Amino acid sequence: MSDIDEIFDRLLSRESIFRNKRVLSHDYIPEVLPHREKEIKKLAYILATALKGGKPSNVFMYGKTGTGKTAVAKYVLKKLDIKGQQLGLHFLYAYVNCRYKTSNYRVLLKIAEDLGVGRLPETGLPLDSIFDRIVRFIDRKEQLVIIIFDELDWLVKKSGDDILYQFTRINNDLKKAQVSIIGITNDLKFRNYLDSRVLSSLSEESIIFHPYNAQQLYDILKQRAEIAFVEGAVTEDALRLVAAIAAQEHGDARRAIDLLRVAGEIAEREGSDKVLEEHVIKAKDEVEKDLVEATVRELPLHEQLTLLSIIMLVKRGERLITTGKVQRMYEKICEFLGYKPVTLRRLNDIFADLEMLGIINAPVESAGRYGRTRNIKIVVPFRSILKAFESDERFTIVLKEIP
DNA sequence: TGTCCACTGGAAGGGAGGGCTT
DNA sequence: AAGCCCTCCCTTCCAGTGGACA
Repeated sequence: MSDIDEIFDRLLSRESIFRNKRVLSHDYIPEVLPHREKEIKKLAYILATALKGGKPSNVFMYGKTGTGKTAVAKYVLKKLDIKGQQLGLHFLYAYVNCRYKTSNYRVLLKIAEDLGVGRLPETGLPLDSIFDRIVRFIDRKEQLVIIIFDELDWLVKKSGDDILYQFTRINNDLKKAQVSIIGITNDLKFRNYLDSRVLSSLSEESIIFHPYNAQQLYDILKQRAEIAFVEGAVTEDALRLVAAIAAQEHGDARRAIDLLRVAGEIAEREGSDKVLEEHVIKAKDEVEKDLVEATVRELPLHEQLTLLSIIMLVKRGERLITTGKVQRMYEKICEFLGYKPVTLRRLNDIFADLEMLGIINAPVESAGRYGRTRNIKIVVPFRSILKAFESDERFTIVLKEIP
C-alpha cells in the first residue's frame, strides 16, 4: 500500500513535463500548419466561392496517412466558417471518417448527426429514407452544406459507391440548398474502383499531398512540442529521433505526434524531467504493440483463426506461406477447437481484410507450372500478435498443442 | 506453343440478429 | 404481430489466369 502512496505522492509533488497535452491529440488543429501552405491556399481558393454565395467545386484530396489532408480540410473549413459568420453567411458541415463507419447506414447516420437532422435509429430504416430525411432537412433553407468523406477508400471497398453516387447527384434534388463534397483518400489506386460518373463529379478539383520528410516532420514536432511540454522538457535529440522514425514510416505526421506524446508519458512515468531518446525508443514499441493488439483482439473469430494459422506456419519456420498451406493449418485448428471451418472463398476475403488492416502482405504470385497463390507475410511485429492471442485461452492451447 | 496447376475473385444469395413502421 | 430493410459473416458456383514446364 505504501508503495502506491509513494507513487501518488511522487506524481503529485512533481511538476508535470506536459503543459498542454491536448495539443498532441488527433483532433487538435494548430493555428499554423507548417509545410502545407500550398495545399491550404488551393483549398481555400476553391472554397472561397462559398463566400460569394456560390457552390464550391467538389474536391478530391489524395495522399498517404498523416500527410495533413484531414488537418488541412478542417483548418480551411474553420477559417471559412469564421469568415462566413463575419459576412452573415451560415454553412453546415458534416465529417465522416469512413474507416470507422463500417456500413452505408453508419455513414449516413454520422452525416445526419453532424448536420443536426435529429434523432435517428441505430438501425432498421431503409437507406433511402435516411437519405430523404437528410435531403429534406438541408433543403429547408438556402444554405451551403459541405460534407467531408475521410478515408473514402474504405467506404467504397466495403460498401461500394452507391452512397457517393447519391451524394454527387444530390444537388439535382435540392431546390434551395447546395452541397459540396470533399473526398479524402489514402489509396492512390482507389480511383479505379469508382464509377466514372462519380469520379468525374468528385474530382472537379483535386489536391495531392506528399509525405513529409524528416526535416518537415521535425518542424511540425517542434511547433507542437513547444506548446505541449514545459520549456526544455524535450531534448533536441529526442525530437530528431521521432522525426527520423516517422520519416522512415512514410512521413506520417500523425504517428510522429503519437510517438512524441507516448514518449512524454513514458518519461513522466519513469520520473524523468526530460524526454530522451530512450523514451522515444520505448514509445515506438509501445505504440506499435498497442495498435496491433487492439486490432487483432477485435477481429471476428475466423479472421483470428486465420491469422493464428499464419502465425503457426511462421513459427514452424515455413519460408513460403501460401493460401493452401494456411487453409490446411486453419482446418486443423478448427477441428482441434471444434469449429466449423469457412470455405476457401471466404478465406480469400479474410486475407484481403487482414491486408487492408496492415497486418499481412498477401500479393498474388504465380509459380508457373505450380499454380498461382498468395505469398503471405506478416508485416507487424510477430510478438505483438502473439501477445494478443495469449489473452485467449483457446488460442494459447493451440499454440502449445499443435506442432 | 499449349497445358495445366493452385488458386483468385466476381456474382448471387442466405440466414441470424438487429430494429423500423403499421 | 406482420412485413420490411439493414448489416455481418458466410456459402455456392464458376469463369479466369500467370507462367514453368513438356
